[in-house]
Amino acid sequence: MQIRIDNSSNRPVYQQIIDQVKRDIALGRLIKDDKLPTVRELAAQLAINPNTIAKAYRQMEGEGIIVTRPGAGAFVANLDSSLSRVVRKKLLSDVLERIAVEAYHMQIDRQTLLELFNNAAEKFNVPPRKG
Amino acid sequence: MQIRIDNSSNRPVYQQIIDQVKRDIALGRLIKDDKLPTVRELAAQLAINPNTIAKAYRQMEGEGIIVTRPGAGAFVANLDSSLSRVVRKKLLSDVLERIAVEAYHMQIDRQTLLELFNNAAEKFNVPPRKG
DNA sequence: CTAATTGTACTATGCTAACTATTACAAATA
DNA sequence: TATTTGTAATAGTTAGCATAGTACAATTAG
Repeated sequence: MQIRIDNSSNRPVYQQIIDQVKRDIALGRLIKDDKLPTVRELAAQLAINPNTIAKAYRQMEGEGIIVTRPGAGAFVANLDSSLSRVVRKKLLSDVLERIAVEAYHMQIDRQTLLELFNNAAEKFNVPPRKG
Repeated sequence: MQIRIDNSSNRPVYQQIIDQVKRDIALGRLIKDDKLPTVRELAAQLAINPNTIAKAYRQMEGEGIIVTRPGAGAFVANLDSSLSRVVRKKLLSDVLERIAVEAYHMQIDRQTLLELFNNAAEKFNVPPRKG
């Protein structure tokens, strides 16, 4: 579990932590029941306030990404979205449309955009392993 | 030029304005030299502070999306990104990868994601018209 | 030329999110 | 029993967003 914080990024630190945990899970580097670093451990390693780590863990717990138990630690949970499929597709569509607009203004043609999309999709095309 | 502000959104107002102008341009509803509403006009219509509109216009001018002239107004500019092609592709790749991760956690399979992508891409597949 | 319009600049204020610092507590572990 | 762990709560700082008001220079309309 290697996490890096980019202080020059305008993305909040707690969000960067969430991003990277979710990414590692999507990549298959983290699987169900894997233990995450403790709040204090990660706070010391990254030299940031424990509250910031706790905030990230709390939010991931809320999203069902991890399960936490005081005294034990934080662990990767089962893959199980609480949102309806319709809502999930709507959320993704909205972001994809915004990307299409950006691509237009960046003068990236559709074929090139499709290539970039395929590259990204392949990278995370990992079937969920069973713990 | 019809702009709508969603007050329940956590997206900043000035950003929502930028989103919609860029979207209208990408859709071909706004073309080069088209005049945008004046700062005060749009502020009155949306019942928000003129400074917020000015901020949106200033940023779009900085991105080369529009051209402004005091006394005249704000106009749609030529399509011309100041960033190198490599940088533009990198920017898009990063966002696309984040979406791929989200899709994984939302349990949206690759084929479904591809469909959503194609829908979004088609919508903005408009060849730039010449003014 | 004059007056109105337009984008911009500036200062000040209120609000919220993000982060830090510190202390304390309950559950799990050794 | 003592330590470790996630959580909660309070307080303070910083930055971004939005509002309010005033003023200025360039453009436009008369």
